[in-house]
Amino acid sequence: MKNEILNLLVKATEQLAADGLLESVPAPELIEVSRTRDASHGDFASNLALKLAKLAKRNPRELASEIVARLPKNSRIEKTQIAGPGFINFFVSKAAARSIISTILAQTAQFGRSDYGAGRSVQVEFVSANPTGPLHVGHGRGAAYGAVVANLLEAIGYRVEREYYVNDAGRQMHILAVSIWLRYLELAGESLPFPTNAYQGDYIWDIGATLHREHGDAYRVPMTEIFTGIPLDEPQQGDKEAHIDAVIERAQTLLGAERYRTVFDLGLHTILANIRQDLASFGVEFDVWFSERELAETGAVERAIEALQAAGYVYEKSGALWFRSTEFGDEKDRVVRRDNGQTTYFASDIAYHLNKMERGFDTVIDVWGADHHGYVPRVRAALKALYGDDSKLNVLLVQFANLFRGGQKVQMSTRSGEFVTLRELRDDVGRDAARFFYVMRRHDQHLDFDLDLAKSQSNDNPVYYIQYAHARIASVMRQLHEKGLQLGEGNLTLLNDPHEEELVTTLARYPELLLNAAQAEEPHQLANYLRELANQFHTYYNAQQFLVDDAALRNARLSLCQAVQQVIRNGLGLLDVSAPEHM
RNA sequence: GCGCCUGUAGCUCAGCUGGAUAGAGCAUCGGUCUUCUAAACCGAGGGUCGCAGGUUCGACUCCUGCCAGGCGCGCCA
Repeated sequence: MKNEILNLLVKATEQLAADGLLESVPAPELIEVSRTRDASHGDFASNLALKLAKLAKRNPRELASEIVARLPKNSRIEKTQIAGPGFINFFVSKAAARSIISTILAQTAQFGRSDYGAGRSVQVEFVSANPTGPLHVGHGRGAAYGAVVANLLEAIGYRVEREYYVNDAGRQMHILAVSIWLRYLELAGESLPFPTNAYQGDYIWDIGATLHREHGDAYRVPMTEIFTGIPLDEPQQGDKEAHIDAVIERAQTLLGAERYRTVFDLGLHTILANIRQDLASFGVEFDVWFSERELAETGAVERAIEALQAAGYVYEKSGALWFRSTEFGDEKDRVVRRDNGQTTYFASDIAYHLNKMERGFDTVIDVWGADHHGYVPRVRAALKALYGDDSKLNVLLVQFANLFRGGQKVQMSTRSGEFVTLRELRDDVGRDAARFFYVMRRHDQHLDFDLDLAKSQSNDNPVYYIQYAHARIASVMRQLHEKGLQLGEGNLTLLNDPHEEELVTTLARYPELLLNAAQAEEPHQLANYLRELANQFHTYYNAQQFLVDDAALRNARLSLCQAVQQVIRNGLGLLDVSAPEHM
């Protein structure tokens, strides 16, 4: 409908130019048509006359009437009107508006989808939490957001690949390995000072126990051999970073490459399996799990550094290798290889993003926690240096979620192990509520997650509110069948009460809404829309009886209900929230 | 100190990429179940859109400067 009106306006402007009222035909992109906010302004409005007034050297209202006079006839437009400073309002004919019901019932699950993306490929990388511990509620938001963005893009015709970047290399993973080993040693009977910087969570004990169960004392080393000659830890007025690094090095020496790798892999695989499980039961699936370690072991990281070097963007300073990222807009240069010879996380990320580009995606989306925002310029710098272009990269930052219970903020800290895991959240409030609450707000806004509200089975809870609308319609249909009746052909022209007209308009808006939400990467638009649709339905439900004796009217109303149900089901589906038949 | 984000009703947030009289939920107050699920509906009050300038036909939206909050400024990831 919107496009139809757009075409009418294009024709009108062409005629306008032909008649000499405009010097040239304005670019079609200049023409805007939008939904009106107020029904008295019709269904659609265009500000075209306001925009062209200056070019045409006429006042906007006068120009508007010239435009209207040149609009081609269209049976789906009932009338037009010039209003306010010079808006052209379009009133869609009721028959044209109602036809959306048949469209929805015919297209079912496809309704709202489009081919805007025309099969172009987009990769969405999200979550990508370090496999050093269970996912917590902060990761949950990125997971829910990323998953829905991917769904939305798919719905408007993109070919989407969902990817999880596994940080299975680097210092944090070594700290994990050592943490597990030390817990194992404690279980084996050694008594030792557990480093401040090691992972404290209970899950470390569990993995240590597995190691002990499967290998007995094969990994046991006397505690004195480990800690003798190691820099002091923090409680002894030492440096906790130097301490843990030395313990890692000692562990590698004492265990040897093979045994060390076994401990390392046990930790990695256990935690990764746990993460996959958590995500799967949260309704989040990935096409690719991309390993950082593999990137390093296949030499991609080295090659990336060499490429930077060959291009002349690398220099050496105080033993380290630096990438001259300031040349591409970063605020300072960045180290890619430390003075101890290890490549940095950033070096891996350069190789990783280069790899993404080489895989040929048309667009690459990174969903990151907002605390990483300072990291964006350096990744862009690397792409500009090595790929010559960073325009395919789109970084979306997700702010943290604060949990509230009983009106109090729940305090969390990862390192100390005092965090609420994603699994606990799901067990607490349920998957549907968790998924919905996570995407209810803009991604770049802090989210106050009210646990009590998410759990409450009350009218305050927006998830249930929407689901209830869906279940209510299912219930009405059950009632119909209990009366021995079937849904038949209705007379849609009987749908002329204001509630029905309002619902029809809202339903017709769904495809536009979806396109908008997807393009803007804003799932909250869909969440808000569904709430509005549910609200209008509940109002309608209270105002009108559906199961009336007049079959033509009954079937018309039930068709409308079915259309509403279909759209709710489609929308909730994109949010990965269930649409129950009973509640 | 520098950079990024945010500031809209008592609270939590929308505001369709610059449009017409700034909206919703919660909370508060008052109503609605002998009728398809009251997990619902109807009504009322509640606003200097942080402050001050600027841009134009038109600003919550764009620009500048302040004020307040969050985050980031490692040879950590």
